[in-house]
Amino acid sequence: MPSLHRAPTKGSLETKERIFDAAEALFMDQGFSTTSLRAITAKAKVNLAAVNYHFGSKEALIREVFDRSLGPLNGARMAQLDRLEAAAGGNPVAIDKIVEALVSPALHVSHDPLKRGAVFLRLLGRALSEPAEYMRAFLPAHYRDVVVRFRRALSLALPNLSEAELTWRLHFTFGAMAYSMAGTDAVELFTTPDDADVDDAEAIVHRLIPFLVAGLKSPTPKSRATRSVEPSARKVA
Amino acid sequence: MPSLHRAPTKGSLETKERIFDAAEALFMDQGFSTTSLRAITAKAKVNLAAVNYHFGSKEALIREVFDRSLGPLNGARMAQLDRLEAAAGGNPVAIDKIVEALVSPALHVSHDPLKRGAVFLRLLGRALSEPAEYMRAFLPAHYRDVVVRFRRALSLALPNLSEAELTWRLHFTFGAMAYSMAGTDAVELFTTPDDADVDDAEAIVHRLIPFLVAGLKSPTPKSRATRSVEPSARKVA
DNA sequence: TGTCGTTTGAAATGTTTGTTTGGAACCCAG
DNA sequence: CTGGGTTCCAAACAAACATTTCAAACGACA
Repeated sequence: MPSLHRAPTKGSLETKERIFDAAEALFMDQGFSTTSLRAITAKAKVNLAAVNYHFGSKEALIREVFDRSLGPLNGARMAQLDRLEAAAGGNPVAIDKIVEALVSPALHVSHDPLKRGAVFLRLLGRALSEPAEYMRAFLPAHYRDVVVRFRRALSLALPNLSEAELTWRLHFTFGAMAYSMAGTDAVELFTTPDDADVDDAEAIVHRLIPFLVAGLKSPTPKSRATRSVEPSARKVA
Repeated sequence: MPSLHRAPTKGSLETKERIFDAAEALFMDQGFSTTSLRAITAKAKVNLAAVNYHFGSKEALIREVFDRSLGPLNGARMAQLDRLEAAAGGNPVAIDKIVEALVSPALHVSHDPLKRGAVFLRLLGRALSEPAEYMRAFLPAHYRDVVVRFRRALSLALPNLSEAELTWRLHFTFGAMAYSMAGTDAVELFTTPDDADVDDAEAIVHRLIPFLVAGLKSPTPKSRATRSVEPSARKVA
């Protein structure tokens, strides 16, 4: 096992770091379960056993990679919301500012502002559809606080929205956000010959925010008599 | 190989159908690459070799399962849009009707109206994050026509929206839609003790449509001088 | 310099994957 | 009843997988 009282001596830090970077890259465009340790160690140019030595297991490696990415992201989100609430005194924060605090940090996470945020959220998209138990387990742990904080802020800014209504709109918001940044693959479906800036993170943000704000502020649908309209026999074939 | 000129004799149809159903169910909450043929045949209570006998390979099975689900869904979408356009004569169709034609069929696909549409779209979400080559290949084949048709309808209904702007809003729309129906796992993040109707497809539709319509109709963001505002040094930590 | 804890390397472990095989069981026409 | 086509089953296959083992190599400290 690695020592706890002594700093590593040789290139061990480089090795662990190389594993980390290679794993991160491969997880992003191959998924977690699908990426083999052999692929990781080959890309990192280290021995196969190095992963189990430095991280203990593949699962632990996944967890660490994921934590390191998600921690700073949600930290930035909350910090930005903190600033907004402090500036607003006790008053509700403007909705577009709240949404911006939620969306924009996702694109500035990690080192390079371009291409990185977009490519990282693919990681999150994959995490949501991973079969593994541990995946669905520690994802809520990271998001619980963020959701609570932003829900409260939006609830204040949109006082005439029921709690249930807000829940759904939050869900739609996260959906559009995750998908639009994660789906580098899927965008191709919608592209026409003209448009170009698929990778321009800044452009995405400034188009996504108005879309979401409008959705959040939209008038609540007429309550449909609290759902009594019979089980609604399917209308389409 | 199976005969082409003669109907199967014994329980072969039942077998193939059982494999089909088991595979569909398992793919939905485990993903494609992650679901083993052994798991499928065990659930279907058939022999392991039956898959390769009836379908040829695992890949072929995946393709067939996927096709059978996606075909009717997109067929229903286009049929509903057809009806709307016919009723409107040459005039633009109302936006909320267009969105409804896009969203609501997803919840009525296949046999049981409840729970099925939601659980199916998880399939699509997974397909988008599958590493396998063939997965990303035949997905656009199914969606190309749908996207073209709905894009044109929306373009007519929203004449003062640029093509690029429309592309992005379509993307956001599909994102919110896919995520909100696929994310049975992720919804738990946003739920508060009160709300209940997570599985009520009809309720989702009537909350999602106004959200999307508002987003689509939202005023275009001020053009930011065709993006000249310097590379925008990241604002958040 | 010699020793000890730390890190690496190559090989082997046992499990799980998709696919193939050869024979038994079955149905229906001749 | 017999033969040919069809379906099923138990077993085996090779390949890929995560993980373990053990000896060699290394750096720091006495």
